[in-house]
Amino acid sequence: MTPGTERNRFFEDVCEVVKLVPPGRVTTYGAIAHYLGTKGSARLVGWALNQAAHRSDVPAHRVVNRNGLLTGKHHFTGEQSMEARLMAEGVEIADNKVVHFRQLLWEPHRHEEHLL
DNA sequence: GTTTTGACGGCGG
DNA sequence: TCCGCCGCCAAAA
Repeated sequence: MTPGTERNRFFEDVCEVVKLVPPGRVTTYGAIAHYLGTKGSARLVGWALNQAAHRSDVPAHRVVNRNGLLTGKHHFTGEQSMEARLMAEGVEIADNKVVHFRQLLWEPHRHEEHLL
């Protein structure tokens, strides 16, 4: 049993939040960081996702940056690119960014009351 | 042990 | 609106 190190906790928390993102919607690194209470550490979310890159149960392709850009697409080495995965869910992609990003954005903190 | 890098974001100019 | 700097924290060099 791995010791309950906080970094591991953070890693797991990020995975859990990403799992909550509905298909066809996207969220951002910053939104996740904010939801976890580590507001200024959006980079750590990227770090955690990188660790989870090979976990099929974590839809990491639904996480984009604050501009809706697919900044992490280079890390999806699988057969299906990040772009393809999003398009398969009905998310429109143009010029490496999510079309109608503002509409498709799903923010954890905005749904926490709904979840609770 | 120190320095650089990175799937980011906010703020100032 | 576009550009650059700074802060954030962990991992890799």
